[in-house]
Amino acid sequence: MARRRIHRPSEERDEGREEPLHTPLDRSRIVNAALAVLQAEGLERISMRNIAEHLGVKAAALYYHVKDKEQLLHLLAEKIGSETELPGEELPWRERLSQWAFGFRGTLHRYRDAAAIMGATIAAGPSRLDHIEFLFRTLSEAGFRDEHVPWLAAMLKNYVTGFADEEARLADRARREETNADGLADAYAGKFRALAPDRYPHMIRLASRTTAVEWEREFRFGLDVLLDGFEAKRPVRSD
Amino acid sequence: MARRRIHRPSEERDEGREEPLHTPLDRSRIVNAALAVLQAEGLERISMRNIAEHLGVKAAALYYHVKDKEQLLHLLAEKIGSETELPGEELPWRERLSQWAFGFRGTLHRYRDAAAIMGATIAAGPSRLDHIEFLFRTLSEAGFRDEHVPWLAAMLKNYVTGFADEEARLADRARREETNADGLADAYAGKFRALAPDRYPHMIRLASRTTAVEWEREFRFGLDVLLDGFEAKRPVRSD
DNA sequence: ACCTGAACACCGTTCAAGT
DNA sequence: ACCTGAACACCGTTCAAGT
Repeated sequence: MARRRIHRPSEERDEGREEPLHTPLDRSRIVNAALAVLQAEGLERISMRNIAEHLGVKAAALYYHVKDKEQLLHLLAEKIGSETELPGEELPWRERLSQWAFGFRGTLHRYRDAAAIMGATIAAGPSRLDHIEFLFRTLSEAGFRDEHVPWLAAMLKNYVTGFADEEARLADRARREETNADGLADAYAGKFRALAPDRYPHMIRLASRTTAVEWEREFRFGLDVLLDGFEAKRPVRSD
Repeated sequence: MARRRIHRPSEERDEGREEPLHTPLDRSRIVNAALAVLQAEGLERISMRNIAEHLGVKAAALYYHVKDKEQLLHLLAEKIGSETELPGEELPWRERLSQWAFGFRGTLHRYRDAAAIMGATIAAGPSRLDHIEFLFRTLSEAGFRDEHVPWLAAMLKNYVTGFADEEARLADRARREETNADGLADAYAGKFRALAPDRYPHMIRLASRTTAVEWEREFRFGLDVLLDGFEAKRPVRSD
């Protein structure tokens, strides 16, 4: 049946020249393959079998390098998280948090379904801990009470991932229904307007605004709302 | 092998007396069974095969009543969403939104992993649309600009589901590791304190506050922060 | 040390066939 | 009309066995 694979030192095929020749498996190669699968096929196609196939290996082989799928997802999240640059220390706290939010959202945007992966795993690796430390430090130095710092940090983090998650879901939907964002918006607007006018008057009135996709403006607005709320909880300081 | 099932009008077993006798399958029975599985075994155990088994039926039978698993999840979300009572019209807007948030969180708390299901499906059924209409109406009557109403509504909804989702994840973790919330908190606090002190000083200092689970106070605080932020965007009005 | 073969216990979904 | 049997194309994971 399946031809026996020879452990040859000679080359075999020239396609797929990005990997040296037959690099032996290791964690980072697996994570990279998983990342490639994520980008090309989406989260639900991330399976041990599929990743293994991309590496020219059987699924069982992965278990020699990785404990289980959950650990692999954590490694993935850690790798993704490592690609956000943290803002410098010189800016005022609001600017710093704002820049962090935009930067983190940008990172989540670079990989398909990245927000879902972040949401499904908890921060444990160094890069994700760096993010938390950054938020804690910034909030502490801004003068917020110790008690409030972890809560505020969680709010900001959840705002960004929640927002990016919604963006990703819409993008997925558009892919599946083979249309673009505007096409989806039109479809929704149609549905909204077809609702019972006596039961959903405000939804109907606001239909076009609900379905229009102005992600940039909406994200900025929400961030502003959030940081205004932060500001209100900030004890008055001399500096 | 399997004994042929006779379509008998007579009774057969008295156990499971909650269902009349051999009620024929229909959508609502399927949804109820799914809800029971959700409660007892959690989201990852919601499978067509498992639900079918709980109904004494083969998985393929479900497809006569339901298009696919996604539709079933939407029906589930709709049913769960229908169990939140919307606050009355007489209260000031901040109170109304606050009550809605607490009520919705309470509903999400009643079913295991409910927040994840809400997050994975989009609102389409009447009960979930009622929630949106409620939020739109409340915000509109409070005087917020039309443009901002859908954005603010999404923020509040995402805050609540995000929060409930985190609560559920912690509860799940505690279940898997066979401990309670305090046990988990202690475990985390230990890990945090073991971090490199020069890299994560604030995380270490705030370790106990990060891991302590004061859900009620945290939820109320975050809600307050959010509504303060809303307030700041509210045009000044005479009334 | 590193990987495969084969198995186990699962999935969602379709469809001809039975009653 | 309503359900089953059987199949298809998948999953994650384990483990003895091969090199």
